[in-house]
Amino acid sequence: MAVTIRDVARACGVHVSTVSRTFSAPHMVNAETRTRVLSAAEELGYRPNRAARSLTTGRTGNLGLIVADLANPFFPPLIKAAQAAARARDYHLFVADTDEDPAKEEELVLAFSKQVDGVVLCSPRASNKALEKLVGTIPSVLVNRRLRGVTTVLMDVARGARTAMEHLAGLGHRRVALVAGPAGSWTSGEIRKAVADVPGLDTVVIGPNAPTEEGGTAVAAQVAAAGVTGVLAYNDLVAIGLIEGLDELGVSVPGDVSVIGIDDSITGRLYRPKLTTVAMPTADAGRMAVDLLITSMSAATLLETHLVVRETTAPPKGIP
Amino acid sequence: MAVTIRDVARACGVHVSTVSRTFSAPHMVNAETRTRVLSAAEELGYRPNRAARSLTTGRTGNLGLIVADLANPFFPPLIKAAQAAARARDYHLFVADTDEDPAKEEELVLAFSKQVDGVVLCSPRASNKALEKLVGTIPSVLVNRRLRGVTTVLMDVARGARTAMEHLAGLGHRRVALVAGPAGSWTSGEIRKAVADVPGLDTVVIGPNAPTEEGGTAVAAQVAAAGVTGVLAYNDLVAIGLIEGLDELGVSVPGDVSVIGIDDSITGRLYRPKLTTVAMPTADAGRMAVDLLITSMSAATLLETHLVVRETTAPPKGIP
DNA sequence: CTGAAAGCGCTAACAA
DNA sequence: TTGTTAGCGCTTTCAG
Repeated sequence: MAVTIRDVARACGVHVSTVSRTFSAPHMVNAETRTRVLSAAEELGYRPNRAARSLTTGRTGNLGLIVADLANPFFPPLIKAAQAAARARDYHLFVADTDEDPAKEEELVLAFSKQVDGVVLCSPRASNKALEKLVGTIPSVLVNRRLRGVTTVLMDVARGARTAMEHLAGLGHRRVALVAGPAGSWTSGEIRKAVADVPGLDTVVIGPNAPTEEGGTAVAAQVAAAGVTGVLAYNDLVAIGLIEGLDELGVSVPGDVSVIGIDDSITGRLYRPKLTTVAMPTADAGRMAVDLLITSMSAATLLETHLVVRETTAPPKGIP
Repeated sequence: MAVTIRDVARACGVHVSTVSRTFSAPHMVNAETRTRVLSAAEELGYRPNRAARSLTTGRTGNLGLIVADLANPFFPPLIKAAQAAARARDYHLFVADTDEDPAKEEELVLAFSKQVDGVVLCSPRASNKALEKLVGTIPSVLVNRRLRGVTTVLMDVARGARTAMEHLAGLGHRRVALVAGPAGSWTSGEIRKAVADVPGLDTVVIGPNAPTEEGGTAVAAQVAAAGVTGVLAYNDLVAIGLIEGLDELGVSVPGDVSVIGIDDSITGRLYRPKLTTVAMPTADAGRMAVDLLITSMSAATLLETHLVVRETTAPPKGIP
């Protein structure tokens, strides 16, 4: 059995409450006693049991962060920023991955419940109803998902998507495709709405699709057959998968068709040709989500996005 | 306050222990009583408090996984496999990131302590002494790090690195470089030793370096000046950073110099030219680490690696 | 400033 | 099969 507060108390002839106080309210204990307790604790290798502490205080000092897919390069910067923000306020952040499965989402929130003081749900896929139930059980903030009465950090992907389409239009494209994301995704919905009526652009929607490289590759033929010269993809991964698929079909990017991703992930930045993409403020979102959670502030924040033009977009063929 | 076992007990006129049993040992309670308890619990929205439970049982049902850098594409497949393995045995896995900082490593283990039943430490950077202290406080398994008496999952990177160098030699290269990884890394040490004496190859070691894209870019000039025609990099990220840096310098890959990465990460797979690399059994490692942790088996496992030849390696210039 | 005592939510003997 | 009774390790009144 590990060494407990009682062992320390015994070791320096003092009562447990005094030991407890030396750790949770040091100023309330005599300086000399404090050093004695501290050194005894040190010597015995005493570590406060946070689970036990949380039982009385109701606080755990932990936060949870739930993402759909750790392997999606969109998330790591968000997670790292969230982690830094949590640390800065003396919290620990535990991360879990739902594998894009709404059921696991629920399960994980339940698992976190009582072991964390709050949870950040990133791009949750659950239905509104299920989500409502979840956020009722524990302080939560949502990232890229809107829900009545729940603190939210949103990225202005609508504007970014629109700018991306306008970029295409400006290049001379007339008929373009939107390769949409998964059905439950707020982001995908926003994008759809935002690009529905860009002046001068005829937009065909393809999807829903998995938010992965495979999702993009899978629709390459469909895109090639759609008679479009430009594409906005749900995210960088989908864009890259699409480019790979197009390549197999002998369609070159940006020679034959221009492709724009969304996220500005490291993967897109390193890809060749370097991916034109909509930069998402992921780090800001991670930081803000944690800050809002800790300060229990209720707010709806909209973070800006911007277009990063790189090498996968060009004027349509035939237009110099 | 949340609804407790006591509320449920009161609600259906039964004692707390009965409610407790309904959840932890359902077969020990009358079928009819059980349904009554269950429906009352459901209705009240009762959720067992796992922290409280762990206080008496000594078990939490959670595992911790600590990685150096979530943003390194090496880790996500490992994490996902670990997560799946944990789920399969009815555990939850919480992930944390140390930002390559040994001090945070220690802090995180302590934070996990008592909130998880064991932890998987992936490529820890701590000193042997610090690590020894850590693994003493909680059941642990190490991935890619060797420590006397501690359960370990290792990847045979030595063999992979050697094969990579032999591939270079076979292509006709004579003078090559190893762009090494960080100082505290077991993997980097293994690689260094493994490539020290490949027949027919003259190897210059450059490093230690950060295990990131920047780490690779930073030594591009040095590599270009080293008079080598082939390079083995510490990982895919370093390889890619190096290629980018070389490119800036007007050195083409694989035209002027061949580059091999290690990991076989998605990033390398998607890069152009497609990266020749040493595939690491990351998913296997994640799965095994969790299984070993749960079964409390003590073992040292060595997982195989293999070379994946793609497009960044070619014979040295002048050799057809 | 420190000790005594109650209790956080739950489980685990032990009885009944 | 169910109730009773102790705690798990810690914090937090309340006295002293």
